[in-house]
Amino acid sequence: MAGVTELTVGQVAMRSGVAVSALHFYEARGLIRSHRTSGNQRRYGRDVLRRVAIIRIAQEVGISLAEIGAALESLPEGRTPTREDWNLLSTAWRDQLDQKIAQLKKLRDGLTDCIGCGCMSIDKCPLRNKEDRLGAQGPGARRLLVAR
Amino acid sequence: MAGVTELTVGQVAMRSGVAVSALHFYEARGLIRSHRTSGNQRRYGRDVLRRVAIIRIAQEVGISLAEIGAALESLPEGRTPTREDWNLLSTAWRDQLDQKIAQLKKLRDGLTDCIGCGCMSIDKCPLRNKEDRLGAQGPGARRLLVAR
DNA sequence: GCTTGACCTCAAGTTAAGTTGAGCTTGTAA
DNA sequence: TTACAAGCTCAACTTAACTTGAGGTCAAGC
Repeated sequence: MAGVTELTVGQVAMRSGVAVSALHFYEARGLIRSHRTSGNQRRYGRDVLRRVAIIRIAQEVGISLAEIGAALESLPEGRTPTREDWNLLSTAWRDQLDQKIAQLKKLRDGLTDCIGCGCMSIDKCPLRNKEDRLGAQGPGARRLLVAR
Repeated sequence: MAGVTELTVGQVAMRSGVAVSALHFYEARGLIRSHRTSGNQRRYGRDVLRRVAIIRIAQEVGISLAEIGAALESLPEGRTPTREDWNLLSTAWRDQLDQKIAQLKKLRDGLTDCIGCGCMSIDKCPLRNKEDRLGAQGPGARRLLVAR
């Protein structure tokens, strides 16, 4: 069994509820780190559980792995993050959350209004109009992770 | 140019802010309909603009095309939807919106609490716990990880 | 009547976030 | 010491929601 302080990938998977393959994936993306045993097996410090928890939480809210990765870079590599470190992170995400909530509310209220006015007419509908920016960028899927 | 009542795919694209390819795609998925000219080109009734608007709005909220398609089936094929028709649809989605908003709020508040308590400790964090996927195992390891 | 831009179809590519599988190595319990 | 669960790597597959491209047709202005 692994030492007292270190976790195998399977243990992390079990404790975090994340598949081993996903952990490999996160590591490849630089979201978590591990060191290797002489036999090339991964070993994790216990702080990886925090990181993984953060990753899943953020994802649930619809933050992409790329953004999460960027945010996690603000956390110190070597030492255990202090309260200040977390504070920074949490605050940033709380703002994002607030934004998302506000957006959803706007949509919901717009929808309600639309029922009231019986509209959904293209040019006047408030929902429609706030949509200006939509046709924007790039190929491929864009909306996969929106707050499942 | 197309007649007064009919729109070409390009016109729909321009007016809805959705790419032509996306319109083709929606049609293939059964989300919108068109009929064809003698020269096999698509022509749309004006109500397609409403449908597309609905589709985009719903997507922004994180409803999948599959779900949208299902919902749109409740709309009448032939006639212009009545207020009642829209009402049904809107109400269903408003509920979804309310749910999503509630979820986000929960997360935000959890995050705020975590800042307050400086935790993010695996076993006690409300965010973590509400996620409910606790690794059921490793009694020894568990005690270690509580660490703080 | 010709040219040019909008259309058409169908196949293949793209992105995110992983999963699955093959083939091979480690580690540990009996 | 041996069986076999757990790990490892790397490549290929998956799903959603589109986009891009190739190869060919249609329509409208000059």
